[in-house]
Amino acid sequence: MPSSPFPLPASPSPSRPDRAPDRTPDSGEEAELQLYEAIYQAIVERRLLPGAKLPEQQLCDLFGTSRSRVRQVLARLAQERYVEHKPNRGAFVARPSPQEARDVFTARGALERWVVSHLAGTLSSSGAARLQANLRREAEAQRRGDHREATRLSGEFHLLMAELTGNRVVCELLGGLVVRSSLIIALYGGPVLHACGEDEHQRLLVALQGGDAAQAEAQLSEHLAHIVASLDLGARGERHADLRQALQR
Amino acid sequence: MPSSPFPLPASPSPSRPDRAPDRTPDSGEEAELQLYEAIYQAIVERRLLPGAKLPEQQLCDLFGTSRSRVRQVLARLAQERYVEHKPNRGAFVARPSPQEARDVFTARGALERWVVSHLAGTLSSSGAARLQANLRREAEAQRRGDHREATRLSGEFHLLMAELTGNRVVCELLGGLVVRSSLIIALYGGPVLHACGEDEHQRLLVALQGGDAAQAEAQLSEHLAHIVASLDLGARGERHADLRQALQR
DNA sequence: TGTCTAGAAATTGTCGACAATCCACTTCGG
DNA sequence: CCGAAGTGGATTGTCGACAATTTCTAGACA
Repeated sequence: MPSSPFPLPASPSPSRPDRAPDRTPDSGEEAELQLYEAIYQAIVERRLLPGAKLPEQQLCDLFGTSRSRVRQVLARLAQERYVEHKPNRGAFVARPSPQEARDVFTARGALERWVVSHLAGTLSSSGAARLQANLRREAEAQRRGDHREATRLSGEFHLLMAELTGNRVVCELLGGLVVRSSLIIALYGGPVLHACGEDEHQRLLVALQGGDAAQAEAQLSEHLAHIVASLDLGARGERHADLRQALQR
Repeated sequence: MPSSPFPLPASPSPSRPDRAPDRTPDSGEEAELQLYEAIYQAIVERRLLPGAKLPEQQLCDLFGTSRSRVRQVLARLAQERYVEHKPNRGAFVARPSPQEARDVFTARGALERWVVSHLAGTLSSSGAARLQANLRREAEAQRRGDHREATRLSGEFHLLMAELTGNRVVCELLGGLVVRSSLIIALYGGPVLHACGEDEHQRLLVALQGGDAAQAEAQLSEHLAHIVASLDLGARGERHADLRQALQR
Protein backbone atom coordinates (compact mmCIF):
# COMPACT_ATOMS: atom_id res chain seq x y z
CA MET A 1 0.00 0.00 0.00
CA PRO A 2 2.63 2.62 0.87
CA SER A 3 3.77 3.19 -2.68
CA SER A 4 4.04 6.95 -2.21
CA PRO A 5 7.28 7.64 -0.36
CA PHE A 6 6.11 10.73 1.55
CA PRO A 7 2.52 10.28 2.67
CA LEU A 8 2.08 12.93 5.29
CA PRO A 9 4.72 15.47 6.24
CA ALA A 10 5.22 16.74 2.69
CA SER A 11 8.26 16.24 0.52
CA PRO A 12 11.50 17.94 1.59
CA SER A 13 11.94 20.63 -1.00
CA PRO A 14 8.75 22.25 -2.29
CA SER A 15 6.68 23.74 0.52
CA ARG A 16 7.69 24.55 4.08
CA PRO A 17 4.84 26.32 5.81
CA ASP A 18 6.46 26.34 9.25
CA ARG A 19 8.47 29.28 10.47
CA ALA A 20 12.24 29.88 10.42
CA PRO A 21 12.67 30.04 6.66
CA ASP A 22 15.89 32.06 6.93
CA ARG A 23 18.34 29.24 7.50
CA THR A 24 18.22 26.30 5.11
CA PRO A 25 20.98 23.91 6.19
CA ASP A 26 19.38 20.68 5.09
CA SER A 27 16.11 18.89 5.47
CA GLY A 28 17.70 15.88 7.12
CA GLU A 29 18.59 17.36 10.48
CA GLU A 30 15.27 19.13 10.67
CA ALA A 31 13.36 15.96 9.93
CA GLU A 32 15.32 14.22 12.65
CA LEU A 33 14.11 16.73 15.23
CA GLN A 34 10.58 16.52 13.87
CA LEU A 35 10.66 12.77 14.17
CA TYR A 36 11.82 12.91 17.77
CA GLU A 37 9.24 15.51 18.70
CA ALA A 38 6.48 13.62 16.93
CA ILE A 39 7.14 10.39 18.80
CA TYR A 40 7.72 12.25 22.05
CA GLN A 41 4.44 14.15 21.81
CA ALA A 42 2.58 11.08 20.64
CA ILE A 43 3.74 9.26 23.76
CA VAL A 44 2.91 12.13 26.12
CA GLU A 45 -0.54 12.54 24.61
CA ARG A 46 -1.11 8.77 24.66
CA ARG A 47 -1.64 8.38 20.93
CA LEU A 48 1.25 5.94 20.80
CA LEU A 49 0.44 3.29 23.37
CA PRO A 50 2.88 1.00 25.19
CA GLY A 51 3.89 -1.99 23.12
CA ALA A 52 3.39 -0.30 19.76
CA LYS A 53 6.02 -1.25 17.19
CA LEU A 54 8.12 1.44 15.57
CA PRO A 55 9.40 0.04 12.26
CA GLU A 56 12.38 1.89 10.91
CA GLN A 57 11.46 1.89 7.24
CA GLN A 58 7.97 3.12 7.97
CA LEU A 59 9.35 6.05 9.96
CA CYS A 60 11.77 6.78 7.13
CA ASP A 61 8.90 7.02 4.68
CA LEU A 62 6.71 9.08 7.00
CA PHE A 63 9.36 11.71 7.66
CA GLY A 64 11.50 11.51 4.54
CA THR A 65 14.71 10.80 6.41
CA SER A 66 17.41 8.23 6.06
CA ARG A 67 17.44 5.12 8.21
CA SER A 68 20.58 6.20 10.08
CA ARG A 69 18.77 9.23 11.46
CA VAL A 70 15.75 7.17 12.40
CA ARG A 71 17.99 4.73 14.22
CA GLN A 72 19.67 7.60 16.03
CA VAL A 73 16.34 8.93 17.22
CA LEU A 74 15.19 5.48 18.33
CA ALA A 75 18.45 4.95 20.20
CA ARG A 76 17.96 8.22 22.05
CA LEU A 77 14.37 7.35 22.91
CA ALA A 78 15.55 3.95 24.13
CA GLN A 79 18.12 5.48 26.43
CA GLU A 80 15.44 7.74 27.85
CA ARG A 81 13.39 4.59 28.51
CA TYR A 82 10.55 5.75 26.33
CA VAL A 83 11.01 2.85 23.93
CA GLU A 84 12.44 -0.63 24.36
CA HIS A 85 14.96 -2.05 21.94
CA LYS A 86 14.62 -5.79 21.41
CA PRO A 87 17.61 -7.24 19.56
CA ASN A 88 16.85 -8.16 15.97
CA ARG A 89 13.21 -7.42 16.67
CA GLY A 90 13.08 -3.66 16.54
CA ALA A 91 11.91 -0.78 18.69
CA PHE A 92 8.66 -0.75 20.67
CA VAL A 93 7.04 1.87 22.85
CA ALA A 94 8.10 0.94 26.37
CA ARG A 95 5.88 -1.09 28.68
CA PRO A 96 7.05 -0.26 32.21
CA SER A 97 6.69 -3.09 34.71
CA PRO A 98 4.52 -2.57 37.80
CA GLN A 99 7.68 -2.33 39.88
CA GLU A 100 9.12 0.30 37.57
CA ALA A 101 5.83 2.16 37.77
CA ARG A 102 6.05 2.40 41.54
CA ASP A 103 9.73 3.35 41.37
CA VAL A 104 9.08 6.13 38.90
CA PHE A 105 6.51 7.79 41.13
CA THR A 106 8.72 7.33 44.17
CA ALA A 107 11.57 9.06 42.35
CA ARG A 108 9.19 11.80 41.28
CA GLY A 109 8.22 12.29 44.88
CA ALA A 110 11.84 12.66 45.95
CA LEU A 111 12.59 15.26 43.29
CA GLU A 112 9.31 17.13 43.45
CA ARG A 113 9.30 17.42 47.21
CA TRP A 114 12.48 19.43 46.82
CA VAL A 115 10.87 21.44 44.01
CA VAL A 116 7.82 22.51 46.00
CA SER A 117 9.85 23.00 49.16
CA HIS A 118 12.20 25.31 47.27
CA LEU A 119 9.36 27.10 45.54
CA ALA A 120 7.45 27.70 48.75
CA GLY A 121 9.95 30.35 49.72
CA THR A 122 10.91 31.81 46.37
CA LEU A 123 7.92 31.67 44.04
CA SER A 124 7.64 34.97 42.22
CA SER A 125 4.32 36.53 41.33
CA SER A 126 4.98 35.98 37.65
CA GLY A 127 5.75 32.35 38.34
CA ALA A 128 2.55 31.97 40.28
CA ALA A 129 0.70 33.57 37.40
CA ARG A 130 2.15 31.06 34.95
CA LEU A 131 1.07 28.19 37.15
CA GLN A 132 -2.37 29.74 37.55
CA ALA A 133 -2.69 30.10 33.79
CA ASN A 134 -1.84 26.45 33.37
CA LEU A 135 -4.52 25.49 35.86
CA ARG A 136 -7.04 27.63 34.04
CA ARG A 137 -6.27 26.01 30.72
CA GLU A 138 -6.44 22.55 32.24
CA ALA A 139 -9.82 23.25 33.80
CA GLU A 140 -11.05 24.57 30.47
CA ALA A 141 -9.90 21.49 28.63
CA GLN A 142 -11.46 19.33 31.26
CA ARG A 143 -14.76 21.20 30.97
CA ARG A 144 -14.97 20.77 27.23
CA GLY A 145 -14.06 17.09 27.51
CA ASP A 146 -10.63 17.29 25.89
CA HIS A 147 -8.96 14.68 28.04
CA ARG A 148 -5.88 14.54 25.86
CA GLU A 149 -5.12 18.22 26.31
CA ALA A 150 -6.02 18.06 30.00
CA THR A 151 -3.57 15.29 30.78
CA ARG A 152 -0.88 17.02 28.76
CA LEU A 153 -1.36 20.21 30.76
CA SER A 154 -1.44 18.23 33.96
CA GLY A 155 2.03 16.88 33.29
CA GLU A 156 3.16 20.31 32.17
CA PHE A 157 2.16 21.74 35.55
CA HIS A 158 4.72 19.60 37.33
CA LEU A 159 7.38 20.43 34.77
CA LEU A 160 6.58 24.12 35.04
CA MET A 161 7.15 24.02 38.77
CA ALA A 162 10.54 22.44 38.19
CA GLU A 163 11.45 25.10 35.63
CA LEU A 164 10.55 27.86 38.07
CA THR A 165 13.24 26.62 40.44
CA GLY A 166 15.86 27.36 37.78
CA ASN A 167 17.53 24.01 38.31
CA ARG A 168 18.15 22.57 34.85
CA VAL A 169 19.34 19.20 36.11
CA VAL A 170 16.20 18.61 38.13
CA CYS A 171 14.18 19.73 35.10
CA GLU A 172 15.78 17.15 32.85
CA LEU A 173 15.44 14.31 35.30
CA LEU A 174 11.86 15.16 36.15
CA GLY A 175 10.98 15.66 32.51
CA GLY A 176 11.98 12.11 31.79
CA LEU A 177 9.98 10.81 34.70
CA VAL A 178 6.87 12.72 33.65
CA VAL A 179 6.98 11.17 30.20
CA ARG A 180 7.40 7.74 31.70
CA SER A 181 4.43 8.52 33.93
CA SER A 182 2.38 9.01 30.80
CA LEU A 183 3.29 5.52 29.66
CA ILE A 184 2.46 4.12 33.07
CA ILE A 185 -0.95 5.75 33.21
CA ALA A 186 -1.64 4.62 29.67
CA LEU A 187 -0.82 1.05 30.68
CA TYR A 188 -2.31 0.78 34.13
CA GLY A 189 -4.65 3.74 34.40
CA GLY A 190 -8.36 3.20 34.31
CA PRO A 191 -10.55 4.82 31.63
CA VAL A 192 -11.01 7.84 33.89
CA LEU A 193 -7.62 9.52 33.86
CA HIS A 194 -7.16 10.79 37.41
CA ALA A 195 -9.48 13.71 37.19
CA CYS A 196 -8.69 14.26 40.83
CA GLY A 197 -5.52 16.13 39.95
CA GLU A 198 -7.50 19.17 38.87
CA ASP A 199 -8.28 20.21 42.38
CA GLU A 200 -5.07 18.99 44.00
CA HIS A 201 -2.93 21.15 41.75
CA GLN A 202 -4.95 24.14 42.84
CA ARG A 203 -4.45 23.41 46.53
CA LEU A 204 -0.75 22.82 45.92
CA LEU A 205 -0.43 26.24 44.35
CA VAL A 206 -2.20 27.84 47.30
CA ALA A 207 0.28 26.22 49.67
CA LEU A 208 3.18 27.48 47.54
CA GLN A 209 1.86 31.02 47.54
CA GLY A 210 1.39 30.84 51.27
CA GLY A 211 5.05 29.93 51.65
CA ASP A 212 4.21 26.84 53.66
CA ALA A 213 6.85 24.33 52.56
CA ALA A 214 5.69 21.53 54.83
CA GLN A 215 2.12 21.87 53.65
CA ALA A 216 3.22 21.94 50.02
CA GLU A 217 5.30 18.80 50.44
CA ALA A 218 2.38 17.05 52.10
CA GLN A 219 0.02 18.10 49.31
CA LEU A 220 2.41 16.84 46.68
CA SER A 221 3.00 13.49 48.37
CA GLU A 222 -0.74 13.01 48.67
CA HIS A 223 -1.25 13.96 45.04
CA LEU A 224 1.27 11.41 43.78
CA ALA A 225 -0.06 8.77 46.15
CA HIS A 226 -3.54 9.29 44.73
CA ILE A 227 -2.29 8.72 41.22
CA VAL A 228 -0.46 5.51 42.17
CA ALA A 229 -3.51 4.32 44.11
CA SER A 230 -5.68 4.87 41.04
CA LEU A 231 -3.47 2.56 38.96
CA ASP A 232 -4.44 -1.03 38.37
CA LEU A 233 -1.03 -2.63 38.48
CA GLY A 234 -1.34 -6.20 37.32
CA ALA A 235 -3.34 -5.27 34.26
CA ARG A 236 -2.04 -6.78 31.04
CA GLY A 237 -2.67 -4.02 28.57
CA GLU A 238 -2.07 -5.15 25.02
CA ARG A 239 -3.18 -1.86 23.57
CA HIS A 240 -1.44 -0.42 20.57
CA ALA A 241 -2.45 2.03 17.92
CA ASP A 242 -1.74 2.66 14.27
CA LEU A 243 1.46 4.49 13.46
CA ARG A 244 0.21 6.68 10.64
CA GLN A 245 -2.75 7.83 12.65
CA ALA A 246 -0.75 8.37 15.85
CA LEU A 247 2.03 10.46 14.36
CA GLN A 248 0.06 12.77 12.13
CA ARG A 249 -0.31 16.23 13.51
CA MET B 1 53.57 6.54 15.95
CA PRO B 2 50.49 4.33 16.22
CA SER B 3 51.49 1.95 13.45
CA SER B 4 50.32 -1.10 15.38
CA PRO B 5 46.55 -1.22 15.08
CA PHE B 6 45.89 -2.78 18.50
CA PRO B 7 48.27 -1.31 21.04
CA LEU B 8 46.70 -2.31 24.31
CA PRO B 9 43.54 -4.34 24.65
CA ALA B 10 44.86 -7.30 22.64
CA SER B 11 43.67 -8.43 19.23
CA PRO B 12 40.13 -9.80 18.97
CA SER B 13 40.71 -13.47 18.37
CA PRO B 14 43.70 -15.00 20.18
CA SER B 15 43.51 -14.56 23.94
CA ARG B 16 40.52 -13.74 26.10
CA PRO B 17 41.46 -13.92 29.75
CA ASP B 18 38.19 -12.54 31.10
CA ARG B 19 35.35 -14.77 32.12
CA ALA B 20 32.21 -15.83 30.21
CA PRO B 21 33.94 -17.93 27.55
CA ASP B 22 30.82 -19.97 26.83
CA ARG B 23 29.16 -17.65 24.38
CA THR B 24 31.24 -16.28 21.53
CA PRO B 25 28.92 -14.13 19.43
CA ASP B 26 31.40 -11.69 17.96
CA SER B 27 34.17 -9.44 19.10
CA GLY B 28 32.43 -6.27 17.92
CA GLU B 29 29.66 -6.09 20.47
CA GLU B 30 32.03 -7.03 23.25
CA ALA B 31 34.49 -4.34 22.26
CA GLU B 32 31.66 -1.83 22.29
CA LEU B 33 30.88 -2.64 25.92
CA GLN B 34 34.56 -2.57 26.78
CA LEU B 35 34.90 0.84 25.21
CA TYR B 36 31.96 2.24 27.14
CA GLU B 37 33.20 0.78 30.42
CA ALA B 38 36.73 2.00 29.79
CA ILE B 39 35.66 5.60 29.23
CA TYR B 40 33.14 5.42 32.05
CA GLN B 41 35.70 4.13 34.56
CA ALA B 42 38.33 6.54 33.31
CA ILE B 43 35.96 9.42 34.02
CA VAL B 44 34.94 8.15 37.45
CA GLU B 45 38.54 7.59 38.47
CA ARG B 46 39.59 10.97 37.05
CA ARG B 47 42.08 9.64 34.54
CA LEU B 48 40.12 11.28 31.75
CA LEU B 49 39.81 14.92 32.75
CA PRO B 50 37.16 17.41 31.62
CA GLY B 51 37.91 18.88 28.23
CA ALA B 52 39.87 15.89 26.94
CA LYS B 53 39.20 15.15 23.29
CA LEU B 54 37.95 11.72 22.27
CA PRO B 55 38.90 11.21 18.62
CA GLU B 56 36.88 8.53 16.92
CA GLN B 57 39.64 6.95 14.86
CA GLN B 58 41.95 6.72 17.86
CA LEU B 59 39.28 4.91 19.84
CA CYS B 60 38.71 2.60 16.89
CA ASP B 61 42.37 1.65 16.86
CA LEU B 62 42.61 1.27 20.63
CA PHE B 63 39.66 -1.10 20.86
CA GLY B 64 39.63 -2.70 17.44
CA THR B 65 36.07 -1.67 16.63
CA SER B 66 34.41 0.02 13.75
CA ARG B 67 33.70 3.72 13.78
CA SER B 68 29.92 3.18 13.89
CA ARG B 69 30.20 1.46 17.24
CA VAL B 70 32.50 4.12 18.58
CA ARG B 71 30.04 6.79 17.50
CA GLN B 72 27.22 4.88 19.18
CA VAL B 73 29.14 4.77 22.44
CA LEU B 74 30.00 8.46 22.23
CA ALA B 75 26.38 9.32 21.52
CA ARG B 76 25.29 7.42 24.60
CA LEU B 77 27.91 9.11 26.75
CA ALA B 78 26.81 12.46 25.37
CA GLN B 79 23.21 11.83 26.30
CA GLU B 80 24.32 10.93 29.80
CA ARG B 81 26.12 14.31 29.90
CA TYR B 82 29.47 12.68 30.45
CA VAL B 83 30.83 14.01 27.18
CA GLU B 84 29.95 17.04 25.08
CA HIS B 85 29.39 16.76 21.38
CA LYS B 86 30.52 19.84 19.47
CA PRO B 87 29.25 19.82 15.89
CA ASN B 88 31.96 19.03 13.36
CA ARG B 89 34.50 19.21 16.16
CA GLY B 90 34.06 15.88 17.87
CA ALA B 91 33.46 14.56 21.37
CA PHE B 92 35.07 15.96 24.51
CA VAL B 93 34.85 14.94 28.13
CA ALA B 94 32.22 17.25 29.58
CA ARG B 95 33.12 20.43 31.44
CA PRO B 96 30.11 21.20 33.65
CA SER B 97 29.48 24.89 34.27
CA PRO B 98 29.51 26.21 37.85
CA GLN B 99 25.74 26.51 37.68
CA GLU B 100 25.40 22.92 36.53
CA ALA B 101 27.75 21.87 39.32
CA ARG B 102 25.47 23.41 41.94
CA ASP B 103 22.39 21.96 40.27
CA VAL B 104 23.85 18.47 40.21
CA PHE B 105 24.51 18.47 43.93
CA THR B 106 21.10 19.96 44.65
CA ALA B 107 19.48 17.17 42.64
CA ARG B 108 21.61 14.63 44.46
CA GLY B 109 20.40 16.05 47.74
CA ALA B 110 16.78 15.68 46.69
CA LEU B 111 17.19 12.06 45.64
CA GLU B 112 19.54 11.00 48.41
CA ARG B 113 17.46 12.51 51.17
CA TRP B 114 14.75 10.09 50.13
CA VAL B 115 17.30 7.27 49.97
CA VAL B 116 18.59 7.73 53.52
CA SER B 117 15.13 8.48 54.84
CA HIS B 118 13.87 5.24 53.35
CA LEU B 119 16.89 3.28 54.51
CA ALA B 120 16.63 4.56 58.06
CA GLY B 121 13.67 2.34 58.64
CA THR B 122 14.46 -0.65 56.47
CA LEU B 123 18.22 -1.19 56.38
CA SER B 124 18.95 -4.89 56.80
CA SER B 125 21.94 -6.16 58.72
CA SER B 126 23.48 -7.51 55.52
CA GLY B 127 22.99 -4.15 53.88
CA ALA B 128 24.66 -2.41 56.79
CA ALA B 129 27.51 -4.89 56.53
CA ARG B 130 28.02 -4.06 52.86
CA LEU B 131 28.13 -0.36 53.65
CA GLN B 132 30.53 -1.00 56.51
CA ALA B 133 32.78 -3.03 54.22
CA ASN B 134 32.84 -0.17 51.76
CA LEU B 135 33.85 2.24 54.51
CA ARG B 136 36.63 -0.09 55.60
CA ARG B 137 38.02 -0.35 52.10
CA GLU B 138 37.84 3.39 51.64
CA ALA B 139 39.69 4.01 54.89
CA GLU B 140 42.32 1.49 53.85
CA ALA B 141 42.81 3.13 50.48
CA GLN B 142 43.01 6.51 52.17
CA ARG B 143 45.63 5.22 54.61
CA ARG B 144 47.91 3.91 51.91
CA GLY B 145 47.53 7.09 49.90
CA ASP B 146 45.54 5.62 47.02
CA HIS B 147 43.37 8.66 46.42
CA ARG B 148 42.02 7.30 43.15
CA GLU B 149 40.60 4.19 44.78
CA ALA B 150 39.38 6.18 47.77
CA THR B 151 37.34 8.59 45.67
CA ARG B 152 35.96 5.74 43.62
CA LEU B 153 34.80 3.96 46.77
CA SER B 154 33.42 7.20 48.13
CA GLY B 155 31.12 7.53 45.14
CA GLU B 156 30.27 3.87 45.36
CA PHE B 157 29.05 4.36 48.93
CA HIS B 158 26.29 6.67 47.77
CA LEU B 159 25.34 4.34 44.94
CA LEU B 160 25.32 1.37 47.28
CA MET B 161 22.83 3.12 49.54
CA ALA B 162 20.58 3.73 46.55
CA GLU B 163 20.82 0.08 45.52
CA LEU B 164 19.83 -1.05 49.00
CA THR B 165 16.51 0.75 48.62
CA GLY B 166 15.69 -1.55 45.69
CA ASN B 167 14.50 1.38 43.59
CA ARG B 168 16.08 0.91 40.16
CA VAL B 169 14.92 4.25 38.82
CA VAL B 170 16.52 6.18 41.65
CA CYS B 171 19.65 4.09 41.16
CA GLU B 172 19.93 5.04 37.51
CA LEU B 173 19.30 8.72 38.09
CA LEU B 174 21.68 8.91 41.02
CA GLY B 175 24.31 6.89 39.18
CA GLY B 176 24.40 9.51 36.46
CA LEU B 177 24.67 12.31 38.99
CA VAL B 178 27.53 10.60 40.83
CA VAL B 179 29.54 10.31 37.63
CA ARG B 180 28.88 13.95 36.86
CA SER B 181 30.02 14.76 40.38
CA SER B 182 33.35 13.16 39.53
CA LEU B 183 33.71 15.52 36.61
CA ILE B 184 32.77 18.47 38.78
CA ILE B 185 35.28 17.63 41.50
CA ALA B 186 37.94 17.03 38.86
CA LEU B 187 37.24 20.49 37.46
CA TYR B 188 36.65 22.59 40.54
CA GLY B 189 37.99 20.49 43.38
CA GLY B 190 41.20 21.49 45.10
CA PRO B 191 44.20 19.16 45.15
CA VAL B 192 42.91 17.65 48.39
CA LEU B 193 39.83 15.71 47.29
CA HIS B 194 37.35 16.19 50.11
CA ALA B 195 39.00 13.83 52.58
CA CYS B 196 36.25 14.95 54.94
CA GLY B 197 33.86 12.42 53.50
CA GLU B 198 35.63 9.60 55.26
CA ASP B 199 34.22 10.44 58.62
CA GLU B 200 30.87 11.78 57.42
CA HIS B 201 29.98 8.54 55.72
CA GLN B 202 30.62 6.73 58.99
CA ARG B 203 28.32 9.04 60.94
CA LEU B 204 25.68 8.71 58.25
CA LEU B 205 25.76 4.94 58.57
CA VAL B 206 25.38 5.20 62.33
CA ALA B 207 22.29 7.34 61.89
CA LEU B 208 20.85 4.81 59.43
CA GLN B 209 21.42 1.92 61.80
CA GLY B 210 19.84 3.92 64.57
CA GLY B 211 16.74 4.33 62.44
CA ASP B 212 16.80 8.10 62.84
CA ALA B 213 15.57 9.36 59.47
CA ALA B 214 15.70 13.04 60.37
CA GLN B 215 19.26 12.73 61.65
CA ALA B 216 20.31 10.79 58.54
CA GLU B 217 18.83 13.44 56.25
CA ALA B 218 20.59 16.16 58.16
CA GLN B 219 23.90 14.30 57.98
CA LEU B 220 23.53 13.81 54.26
CA SER B 221 22.65 17.43 53.56
CA GLU B 222 25.64 18.54 55.56
CA HIS B 223 27.89 16.10 53.73
CA LEU B 224 26.87 17.35 50.31
CA ALA B 225 27.08 20.96 51.45
CA HIS B 226 30.65 20.36 52.58
CA ILE B 227 31.60 19.01 49.18
CA VAL B 228 30.06 21.97 47.36
CA ALA B 229 31.71 24.37 49.80
CA SER B 230 35.10 22.78 49.08
CA LEU B 231 34.73 23.48 45.37
CA ASP B 232 36.40 26.47 43.80
CA LEU B 233 33.77 27.42 41.27
CA GLY B 234 35.20 30.00 38.96
CA ALA B 235 38.39 28.06 38.33
CA ARG B 236 39.30 27.67 34.67
CA GLY B 237 40.74 24.19 34.61
CA GLU B 238 42.32 23.38 31.27
CA ARG B 239 43.56 20.00 32.42
CA HIS B 240 43.51 17.06 30.08
CA ALA B 241 45.42 13.82 29.94
CA ASP B 242 46.67 11.44 27.29
CA LEU B 243 44.14 9.02 25.87
CA ARG B 244 46.35 5.95 25.62
CA GLN B 245 47.53 6.35 29.15
CA ALA B 246 44.08 7.14 30.56
CA LEU B 247 42.25 4.20 29.01
CA GLN B 248 44.73 1.43 29.69
CA ARG B 249 43.70 -0.85 32.50
C1' DT C 1 -7.80 -30.32 10.06
C1' DG C 2 -3.77 -29.27 12.53
C1' DT C 3 1.16 -28.98 12.75
C1' DC C 4 5.71 -29.06 11.28
C1' DT C 5 9.08 -27.74 7.86
C1' DA C 6 11.19 -25.22 4.16
C1' DG C 7 11.48 -21.33 1.38
C1' DA C 8 10.62 -16.36 0.65
C1' DA C 9 9.99 -11.76 2.07
C1' DA C 10 10.74 -8.23 5.18
C1' DT C 11 13.26 -6.12 8.89
C1' DT C 12 17.26 -5.13 11.56
C1' DG C 13 22.48 -4.96 12.22
C1' DT C 14 27.00 -3.64 10.44
C1' DC C 15 30.32 -1.73 7.64
C1' DG C 16 33.01 0.88 4.37
C1' DA C 17 33.00 4.79 1.12
C1' DC C 18 32.17 9.46 0.04
C1' DA C 19 31.10 14.37 1.22
C1' DA C 20 31.52 18.27 4.30
C1' DT C 21 33.89 20.65 7.69
C1' DC C 22 37.61 22.13 10.48
C1' DC C 23 42.61 22.54 11.91
C1' DA C 24 47.44 23.53 11.07
C1' DC C 25 50.90 24.85 8.30
C1' DT C 26 52.76 27.50 4.68
C1' DT C 27 53.11 31.46 2.05
C1' DC C 28 52.47 36.06 0.74
C1' DG C 29 51.91 40.97 1.60
C1' DG C 30 52.37 44.92 4.62
C1' DC D 1 58.72 40.68 11.99
C1' DC D 2 53.77 40.15 12.18
C1' DG D 3 49.19 39.31 10.37
C1' DA D 4 46.07 37.37 6.85
C1' DA D 5 44.70 34.50 3.26
C1' DG D 6 45.33 29.99 0.94
C1' DT D 7 46.06 25.18 0.89
C1' DG D 8 46.76 20.20 2.44
C1' DG D 9 45.68 16.93 5.75
C1' DA D 10 42.88 15.05 9.15
C1' DT D 11 38.46 14.50 11.38
C1' DT D 12 33.59 14.25 11.50
C1' DG D 13 28.86 13.67 9.22
C1' DT D 14 25.90 11.05 6.11
C1' DC D 15 24.37 7.64 3.22
C1' DG D 16 23.53 3.45 0.67
C1' DA D 17 24.74 -1.45 0.20
C1' DC D 18 25.36 -5.93 2.06
C1' DA D 19 24.89 -9.53 5.77
C1' DA D 20 22.29 -11.69 9.53
C1' DT D 21 18.16 -12.60 11.71
C1' DT D 22 13.36 -12.91 12.14
C1' DT D 23 8.70 -13.36 10.41
C1' DC D 24 5.38 -14.66 7.15
C1' DT D 25 3.64 -18.00 3.72
C1' DA D 26 3.01 -22.15 1.34
C1' DG D 27 2.96 -26.93 1.22
C1' DA D 28 3.46 -31.66 2.76
C1' DC D 29 2.34 -35.14 5.96
C1' DA D 30 0.17 -37.37 9.93
